[in-house]
Amino acid sequence: MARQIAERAEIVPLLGEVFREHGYEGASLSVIGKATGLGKGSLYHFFPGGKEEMAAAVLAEVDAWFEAHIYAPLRDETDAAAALARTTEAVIAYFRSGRRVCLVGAFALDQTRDRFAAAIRRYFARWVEALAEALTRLGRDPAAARAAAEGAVASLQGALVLARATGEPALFERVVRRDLAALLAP
Amino acid sequence: MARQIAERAEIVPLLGEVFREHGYEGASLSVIGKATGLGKGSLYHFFPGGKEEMAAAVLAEVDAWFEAHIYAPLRDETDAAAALARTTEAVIAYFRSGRRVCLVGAFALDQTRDRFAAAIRRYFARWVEALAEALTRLGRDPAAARAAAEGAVASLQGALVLARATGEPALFERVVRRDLAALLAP
DNA sequence: GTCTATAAAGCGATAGAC
DNA sequence: GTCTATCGCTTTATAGAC
Repeated sequence: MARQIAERAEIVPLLGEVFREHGYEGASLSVIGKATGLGKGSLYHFFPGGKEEMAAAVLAEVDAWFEAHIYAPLRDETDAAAALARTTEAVIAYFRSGRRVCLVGAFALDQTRDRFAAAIRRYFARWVEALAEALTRLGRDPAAARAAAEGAVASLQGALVLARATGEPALFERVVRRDLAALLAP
Repeated sequence: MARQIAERAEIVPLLGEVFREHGYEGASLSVIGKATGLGKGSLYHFFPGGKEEMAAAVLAEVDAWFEAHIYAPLRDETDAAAALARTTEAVIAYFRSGRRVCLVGAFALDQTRDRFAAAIRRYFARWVEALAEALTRLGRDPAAARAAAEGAVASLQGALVLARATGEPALFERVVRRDLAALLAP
């Protein structure tokens, strides 16, 4: 009986969960093998660059997801308030209401940051920019919009940390919804 | 020529920096040895429980520092507004204006959390409680105070993540000072 | 495409000399 | 108290059979 998984694209989401749960250092090939159901031979077949290429693939997928579901709507939609509300719900769903950790944030904290510095910087820079753009269209002056945007992204990231630290996922949704309300009615 | 360091208390802060920079998994004994200038023999002399005991000692020191310099003033000082302002400055200094990462937050994100669950939970719970207590003394009703407190701690934690991710430490101080202003004048 | 076997290096931890 | 040597295990990565 052969393996079911035959495509790189099917493996990447599984890798994402492993890196989220264990961090880059903690995600050993044996853990990855268990989570994907693949042996080392198969893993190196799909990712000749090993663990680093696996993590890079996950980061690329995360980037594409946020571009499509968060950044683009925030930047481009005519109704900025609606885009803000809708992308907030999408983010809450993405992070499983606080039960899922932010891979990029986790990578940023330790030395893993140096390995993927460009992707990590880009992730947060674009998030803040897209949010600031939407707030500007809502009528805030650009400087205030940028400040509010970086505050909101920081708050969301920290809420993920606290939610996981205290074992209280609901904290995440609570904080993020409060932030959204403050952004819409300043 | 003998080693200069002869006390456990002198080693713990060095261990703290290593765990902050590399995370628990990434902080190998060889890295720890280099940072402390001690061989494995000496390290196991001071910490018979190995790496886990080292990290536990660091967490205990962090807890003691926050209790003395943050939680106690927030809970006990008569002038709650002054305590809030003063502990905020202390926190900014503690995190080196955004150049230092929160060890407890970093531990919380990956599987390391399970190893030190009680200490991690306690750290954030007491921080939020102490902050809520001060805000209550400022006249906020208890529920609003608690909500504002958990929001402020989350915001601070996320600001540390963003500051490190973007390589812009100043972001941390900016966000934290803005939060303080919002807490004092709601 | 997937597996097992294997290599080389690094890991946490221990023992024992000094 | 500090060191070096070493153990047993796990790590990433490769090779080669199927």
